[in-house]
Amino acid sequence: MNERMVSGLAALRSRSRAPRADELKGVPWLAVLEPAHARRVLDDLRVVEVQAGEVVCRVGRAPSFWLGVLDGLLKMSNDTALGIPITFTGIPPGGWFGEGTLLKREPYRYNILALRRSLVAGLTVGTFDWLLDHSFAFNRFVMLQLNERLGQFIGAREIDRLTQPDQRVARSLAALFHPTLYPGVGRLLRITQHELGYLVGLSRQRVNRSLTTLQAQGVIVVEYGGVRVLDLQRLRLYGAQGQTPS
DNA sequence: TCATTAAATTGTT
DNA sequence: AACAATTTAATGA
Repeated sequence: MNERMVSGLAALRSRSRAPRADELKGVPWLAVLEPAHARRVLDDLRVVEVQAGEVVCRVGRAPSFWLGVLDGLLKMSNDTALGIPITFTGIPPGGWFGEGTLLKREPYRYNILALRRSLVAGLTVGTFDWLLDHSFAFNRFVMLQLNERLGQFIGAREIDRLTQPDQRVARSLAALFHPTLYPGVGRLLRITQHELGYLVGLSRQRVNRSLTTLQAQGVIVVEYGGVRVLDLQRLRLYGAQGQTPS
């Protein structure tokens, strides 16, 4: 409803800038590269600030960037033309996405929009391919990421079937705290209860109740504008068989 | 640095 | 959807 004429990808071409040194610390795979490879990346990497509600990439567009979240929060959905949104996934800081479509040279299969003002980084497809051809470390990173994401999507389908709000909130939160996919999150996830409700598909009020419940059980701590995880394992397994909600 | 104000977020109905 | 309470961010002295 609040879409711009300029998509985020076009914005990455037009109003992007080079990343600052402190922003590069939010690029987890940069540290694994050899100096020569990293230099080429630094030459290519661009960042752009997107506003809340702005579309970063849209289904059907030809992929031209590998994209990462340096700050903020994005929402990925694969809602089809039939109007049935199947899977929602939040992408917090440290998350990189789009490698699947880049590898297959297919159009994007997802809509990505910013839930809040965010800083998005982009690596051009040419440099992405070049890294795959030249860096074992980069290949390992991408392979690991694809594997982890596969597990997360399977988990997302289970979340869709869960009926208990507390379970849905717990699992969705746990997915956002994924240390490999989203290393930028750490133990404190910056997300409002409104945003979480939008991701999980619940009202803000219901999310608030679930968060209160989870906090009472010592799994998380609810903070202003964020959630701190105390026990990621229990958050992941919340409501599963054999789990005693103490 | 501190006080004031506006805006955002939370907790509740 | 609406309300009050709380927290943060911004502003200026």
